[in-house]
Amino acid sequence: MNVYWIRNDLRRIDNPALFYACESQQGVIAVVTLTPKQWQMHLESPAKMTLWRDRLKVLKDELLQLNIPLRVLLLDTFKEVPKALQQFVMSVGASKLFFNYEYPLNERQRDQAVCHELNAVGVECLAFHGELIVPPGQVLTGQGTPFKVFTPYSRAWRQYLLKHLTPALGLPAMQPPSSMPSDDVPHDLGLMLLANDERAYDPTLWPVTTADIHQRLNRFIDEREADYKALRDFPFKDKTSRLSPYLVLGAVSPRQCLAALISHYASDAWLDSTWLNELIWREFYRHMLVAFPEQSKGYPFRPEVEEKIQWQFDEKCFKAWCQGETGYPIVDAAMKQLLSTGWMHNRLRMVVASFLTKLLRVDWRIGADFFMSKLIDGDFASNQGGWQWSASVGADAAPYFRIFNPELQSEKFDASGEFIAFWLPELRQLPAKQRHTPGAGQSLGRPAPIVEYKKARQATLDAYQSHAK
DNA sequence: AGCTAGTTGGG
DNA sequence: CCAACTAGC
Repeated sequence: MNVYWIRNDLRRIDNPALFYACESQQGVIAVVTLTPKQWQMHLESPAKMTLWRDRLKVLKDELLQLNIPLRVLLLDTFKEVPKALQQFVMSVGASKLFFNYEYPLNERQRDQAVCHELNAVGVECLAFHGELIVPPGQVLTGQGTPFKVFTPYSRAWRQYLLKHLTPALGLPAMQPPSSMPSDDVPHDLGLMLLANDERAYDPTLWPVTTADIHQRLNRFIDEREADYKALRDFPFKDKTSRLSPYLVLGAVSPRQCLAALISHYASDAWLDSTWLNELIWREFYRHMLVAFPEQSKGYPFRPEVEEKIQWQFDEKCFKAWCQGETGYPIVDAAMKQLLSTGWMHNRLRMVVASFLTKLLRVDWRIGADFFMSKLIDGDFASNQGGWQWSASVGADAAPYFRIFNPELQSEKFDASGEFIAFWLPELRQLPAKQRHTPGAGQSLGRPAPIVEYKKARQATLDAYQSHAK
């Protein structure tokens, strides 16, 4: 008997831990550990947690079709997981525990403690790299050190992939019939904050069935990937894949994404895909997290850049940013999209992050925390990486003098003003060209700008420059 | 994965 | 007046 420990890998296809747990066909039990207090400490958003819950329910049914029952252990934090899993594995008389790696530090320490605890009672732990295409530590410079710059990393990543391309795993083997009953997935996941949240996301935007998710991937590849490079930056065109929440939950694997991409191209042209580059960014940030674990403790990749910066914190300004009331229409529209849907277009994530870190000069960690608490696709590695990039303190980050001008970004990427008008309907009655102006629509109830761009930009250049030399 | 200010050259 | 280009932040 084997135990498969479910975490952020809510899929049957191309799930190595599940696949290999099922291989011997001696019977598998799936177990999930609910750690609501830990999730709260990690600022997991209600949208993401309820999506995870609903997807877990789907997986439960799919596992039952393979004669794999699901058991639920309701705990508080990661701390209780090792003992609880030890007890559980012993109570069902299993000899092996299978799981897919997670890379943030807390998760890795939890997993080490679990293996330690289980090995002590003679249970073997088998872990797999199911949420990466290339396992961490495999893409290295000629000196054998981790890359710190994305472009050479991505070249080496592609080279590695060409030599080590492994196909996605299929459906796991059917298990012998089991008499063990499945547990119900608690609707509130033990999270008091979810008690009133039937669903903290819009199910029409984020379906959870496997067929719907696969269709989203395949339709993106068939209909949109070719234009991704040209059109992805325009928020109102909605030409991105919208797969991020599913990658975060593990409802789809990056290798499945890659397989779909490759099969769509007749030649090696897929290697130059801009969308593939985005998947490689995802791998880059995970690999960085493993190579430099201090990042999990809130340290930036380049602390020396940050050392002398005086972060500002003006409660009113920060609140205005959080609520989409900065007076900069594109920033406010983006934040309204986040608050309303749990998702924000990537171009706009850069715009609002630049606004917070470079114009309000607020500590990037505060922005990262706010994003995690709202995003349906909140992902520790990518979120830390992205915010460090914006604040110019990350690996291969934007140079300190790269500061987005919200008005210009707005004119470039929402030229028709439709995105702004959708999320700030007051501004619809203004001609498109006037919707980008800071302070637009003050007579229609929109706020005055909370900062003056030119001044704030200069102040930030001074602050970063004071120690750049 | 930017922006600004300054220059040049054409209308 | 503008577009195109560039250095430097």
